[in-house]
Amino acid sequence: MLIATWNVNSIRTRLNQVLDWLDEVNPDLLCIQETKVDDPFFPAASFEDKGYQVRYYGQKSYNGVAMISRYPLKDVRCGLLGELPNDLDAKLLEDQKRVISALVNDIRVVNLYVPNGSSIASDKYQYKIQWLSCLSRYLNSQKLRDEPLCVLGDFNIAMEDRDMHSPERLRGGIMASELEQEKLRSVLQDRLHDVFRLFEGDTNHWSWWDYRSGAWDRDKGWRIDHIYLSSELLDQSVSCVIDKKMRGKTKPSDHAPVLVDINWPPQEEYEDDSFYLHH
DNA sequence: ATGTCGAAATCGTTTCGA
Repeated sequence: MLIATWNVNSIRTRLNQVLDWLDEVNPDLLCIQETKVDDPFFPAASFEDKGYQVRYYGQKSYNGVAMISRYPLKDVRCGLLGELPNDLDAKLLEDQKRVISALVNDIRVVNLYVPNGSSIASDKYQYKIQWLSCLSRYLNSQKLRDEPLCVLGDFNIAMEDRDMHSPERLRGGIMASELEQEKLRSVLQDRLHDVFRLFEGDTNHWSWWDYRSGAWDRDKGWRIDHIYLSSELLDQSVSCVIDKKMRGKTKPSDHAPVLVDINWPPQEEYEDDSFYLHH
């Protein structure tokens, strides 16, 4: 099963690029962020015409998430449901459309657009921190606890020095502060694992390059788009790659897609060496 | 050098968010 995440930075602006990419890669599930479109205007038919199911949770101008799937999208949930911390009211939380989740091929997939936070001194940073607390409670809620779990999206957080281009300069700033990293670790606990790091230990693998400052041309990027898997899915993972070439297209999103291939449901052949010898 | 995008409103230029 091939699962992808991609912050497309406006689905209407990026529509043809996304459709071409689906034809090329043929993922079973594509989770997108920053759709920037109200639900009535989401270009669903373009995906349905290709045989995909689509569910979306969006708003105009900002935020917005969607799931595009070859499998039925079951038990779809929008927003951060469940128990909320005392210091953040539900309306503030649900004003920003950042979460959509579904049961896909018996995997609970949670598609996230984590707040950027702007800068450490900003009120938006406080919102980001509180939002991550809400996410912890959401993922700990009983209903999501017993299913194979895939939490993916644009996290707007680099977890380690090797996930940013100039750690000595960027460490401690927005997307790289101790508190953000600690909050995300607390979301993940021992249950969720960054599948990209199962296959690649080196730095210089980025998923986001700022439009500004010639970041792409100078390869000054960050790895802030992540795919986290529970252990039964991690054990069956075959590969995880960043499709960097999409950032080099004309009029690109500032993010590249990230893909994971999982042997799911598990099949013996994948683990049997003789399978490869004879095929 | 907060250097570029995308979207919306204040509309054909400025603002906000990232």
